[in-house]
Amino acid sequence: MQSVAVVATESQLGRSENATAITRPSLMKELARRGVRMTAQRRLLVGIIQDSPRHLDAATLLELAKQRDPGIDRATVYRTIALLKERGLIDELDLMHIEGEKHYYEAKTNRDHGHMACFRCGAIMEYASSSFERLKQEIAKQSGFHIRVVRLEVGGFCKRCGKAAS
Amino acid sequence: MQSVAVVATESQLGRSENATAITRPSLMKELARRGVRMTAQRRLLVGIIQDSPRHLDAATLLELAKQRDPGIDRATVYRTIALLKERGLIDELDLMHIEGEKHYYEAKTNRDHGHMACFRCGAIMEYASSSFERLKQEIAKQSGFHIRVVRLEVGGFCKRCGKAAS
DNA sequence: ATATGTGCAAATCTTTTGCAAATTC
DNA sequence: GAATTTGCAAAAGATTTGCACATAT
Repeated sequence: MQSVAVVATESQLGRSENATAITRPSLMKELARRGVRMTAQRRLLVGIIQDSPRHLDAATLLELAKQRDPGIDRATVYRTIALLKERGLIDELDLMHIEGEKHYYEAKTNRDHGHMACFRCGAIMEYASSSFERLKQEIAKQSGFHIRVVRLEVGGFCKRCGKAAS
Repeated sequence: MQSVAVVATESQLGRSENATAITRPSLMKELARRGVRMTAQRRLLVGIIQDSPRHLDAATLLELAKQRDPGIDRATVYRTIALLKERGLIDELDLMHIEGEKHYYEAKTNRDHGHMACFRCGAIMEYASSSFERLKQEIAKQSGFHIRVVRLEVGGFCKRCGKAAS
């Protein structure tokens, strides 16, 4: 196993050891490049998503947005999420539904990565590695599938909580 | 890339070529072994899940169950799904939300596998391979995470529909 | 006999939609 | 100024819950 991996907790994003760090290219620039009409609301929401150290669900995003624009509406949040998802600028996660049926969002990163969610303490870790990249290539090659989005989610127990698990 | 993979469409489950086929051990036996109280409703629902060639969502499962027991209730379906999920006897999938926000369920298989969902024709394919197994081991080893469940979902375009995609 | 599971109906939670007014280019 | 986006309010879709009755062991 000579593969190099990046493991990061939510608060350590980008400050990882071994390999290429996981980074999040500017959503704003990407939207501009594509000539997407920008409103005050979109700028606000996109900014929050871009800067958030945590993965946000729609309700939390709305909450945070309201702190700066109390008038902003749920519908706008959902419509903006839909816009970003359609354009492939954000990824959607369930984080193993560790807390309700929400969906979580994060700005698309420079490299695909999986998420590990600890059932006990709720910690979320990201995992990127060359093995993951190879698996994707293998899938594409062997099945002739043209991959657009990949979601890898792992549920279990983190190192610290792992005493109890298998 | 010397890895051997199993690729199967929904209707071909288990009839795959290269490697160890994907099989679904008996849920009923597993429940008996664990001393789970069995009711007529549970037997019915578990039987349907076990035998279904497709991945079922709660509404469809209810629909199918009603054909044999018109009195069966939604709540029972959800409670049974919760039971099976808690015990780790079924896996939950989103299939890239290719059709609404439903969750889909399938009896736990002998080997973990990912799902590819075609955005155009809606085909669902399963993918198991030794690379996938290796990736899991690598994740566990490098991060000290104790894996309980893994979900790999891929969205894109299948071979036939792939003309349009990247 | 007792604990457990079920059906029913209402509640909850998340996401979507129609429409008139506001905003962007 | 024309096309697009927003807020509002209501609707829709998925899942959960309290409770009285039924069932499994």
